[in-house]
Amino acid sequence: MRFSRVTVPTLKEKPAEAEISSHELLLRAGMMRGVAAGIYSMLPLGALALRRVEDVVRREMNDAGAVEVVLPSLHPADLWIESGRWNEYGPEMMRLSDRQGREFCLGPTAEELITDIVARTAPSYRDLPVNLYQIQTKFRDETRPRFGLLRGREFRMKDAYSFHSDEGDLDRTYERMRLVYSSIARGCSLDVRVVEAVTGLIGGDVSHEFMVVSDIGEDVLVYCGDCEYGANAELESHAPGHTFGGDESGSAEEVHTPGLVSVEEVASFMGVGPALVMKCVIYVTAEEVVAVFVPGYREVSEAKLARVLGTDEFHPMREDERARFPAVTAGFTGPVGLEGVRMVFDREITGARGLVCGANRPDYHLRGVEEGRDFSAEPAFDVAAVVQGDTCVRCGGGLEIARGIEIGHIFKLGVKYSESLGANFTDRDGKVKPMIMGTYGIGTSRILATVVEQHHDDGGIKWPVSVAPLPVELIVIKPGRPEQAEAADELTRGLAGRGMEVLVDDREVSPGVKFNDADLVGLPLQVVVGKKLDSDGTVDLKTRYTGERRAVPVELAVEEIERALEEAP
RNA sequence: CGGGGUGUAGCGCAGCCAGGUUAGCGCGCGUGCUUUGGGAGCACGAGGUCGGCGGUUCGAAUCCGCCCACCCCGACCA
Repeated sequence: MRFSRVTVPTLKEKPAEAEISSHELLLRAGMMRGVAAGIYSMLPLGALALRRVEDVVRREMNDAGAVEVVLPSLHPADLWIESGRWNEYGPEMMRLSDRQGREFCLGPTAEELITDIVARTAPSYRDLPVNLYQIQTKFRDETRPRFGLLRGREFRMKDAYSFHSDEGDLDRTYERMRLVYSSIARGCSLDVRVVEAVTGLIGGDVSHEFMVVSDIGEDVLVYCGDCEYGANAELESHAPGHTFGGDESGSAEEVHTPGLVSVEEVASFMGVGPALVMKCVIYVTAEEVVAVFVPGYREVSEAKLARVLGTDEFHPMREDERARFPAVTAGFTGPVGLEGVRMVFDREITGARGLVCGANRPDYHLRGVEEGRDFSAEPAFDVAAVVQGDTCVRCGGGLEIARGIEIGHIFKLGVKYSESLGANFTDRDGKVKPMIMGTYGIGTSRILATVVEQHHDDGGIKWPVSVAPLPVELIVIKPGRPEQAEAADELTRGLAGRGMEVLVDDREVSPGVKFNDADLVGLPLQVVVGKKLDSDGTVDLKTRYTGERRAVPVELAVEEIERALEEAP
């Protein structure tokens, strides 16, 4: 592959639209181009890199006994109506209709299609399990596409679906997929953490996400430093601390706290820490007002609250809604004597004494409040977000909090789709039962971006060998000189003979341009054919990852390159 | 959807507030000469619906209105 003949439009300057490294570098290295918000064209080198990632995925899936299929991107509406997700998915789904007015969508995922296919085979327990997967372009009309390939509206994903005759069999495949996903991440040189996750629109009871820890990650995850526990912060459960509350007091007393609303203001006015102040956040749902109480040093977790309330249709009370709910005293709401409002307490409040909270009267707080005496926190829930220093529910170890990029997500679906779509099998006992399903997604274009995010420096990308678009870039300093051109040709042939394809920079530009572009594009190994060829018959060999560079005799170059590639990350 | 920002040559930007000749700069691109191991120099040159539509004005990149696109924060989502 010759640089001069391949479209690799490298950019010297950072494109204005790029905010994070992977976005910037994929654009600057001439690997992709933006087309519209969240939609990208992959140029030759980007397309190769994406293919490498997908090859890793394909190999691992095949090894695990899954079988590849190719499904359409265009799905008829009726399947989605049958499963109930035509409405559930909402504006996130790209919809369109054909010339007859029949409705379709561009598939955001493929449970409906695949379940329908398997259902039509009317299998018996003898035919199960099956595990089918595809690597396809998916469409989700994200409310806010961003970060280049990390959150696009059109993106590449491998999705697999397994069908079982009993739970135990699903469990086995699920475990297998869990291992496969970790191994895919390793194969792409990504450190991944497996965390418990919420199932969202896909449904099911149990799910795990595969997270790459990164500051630019859009998720927050929690994991234990001492045991295997890990969870998305939306689901996380920390051990309740015993740090909330203070000493016993004779009785609660009112304190004048003019204009003091925030926990910090009230705490410092009272001369106490936030561990004594009970925070109250007012939410409004379609039916009611909910006062949520958490310790002053915590935030309400809206994801947890959604599970307590059984709906995610709520929002913090807005200024303009205050008039409708006179019982709520903005900034001074407390649980003592509060009427006409649903109260939700965090479990850390149970048994707490000596608390400071709103007095349900403007400009007044109460102090010395005691749960059980002055108000009841029954029933209490886990509705507070984790904070640094919380301990693990499993082993009591210290919890770590980090941001993460979700590269994969696996679900035990159960019978959600097989029931709604009539995907049944005949069991050993002759009875017809719904198949038990699992679904396993991994974002290949997102992995590509994540790899760049994790493997780069100021000069550009540092592709790990396993997913590099090509293994070697051959820089010919003066392609016009016959000796150099011939040596380059010979090296290219020699490497091709051993299965190593080469990007040859044969452009008539100054050496600095080629060196910089080579670092930017970031192929694992650079071979420089230049003046040393004339002077002492050597070429330079540079490992992009380490920056290490050495001269090797040209006749040994092919073996040396092969060896260096085996050693490179 | 709420808030903020930006649209001027392939890319990065200035000009706009205080309207006024052929709309500039850097990079990139073309030609020629010189250069050639870490983004070369000189000379000449090509390249623009100033996001779109409408308005104000003798005159609009510049002022006003509407629309569109892109980016950021949030809400949302997986």
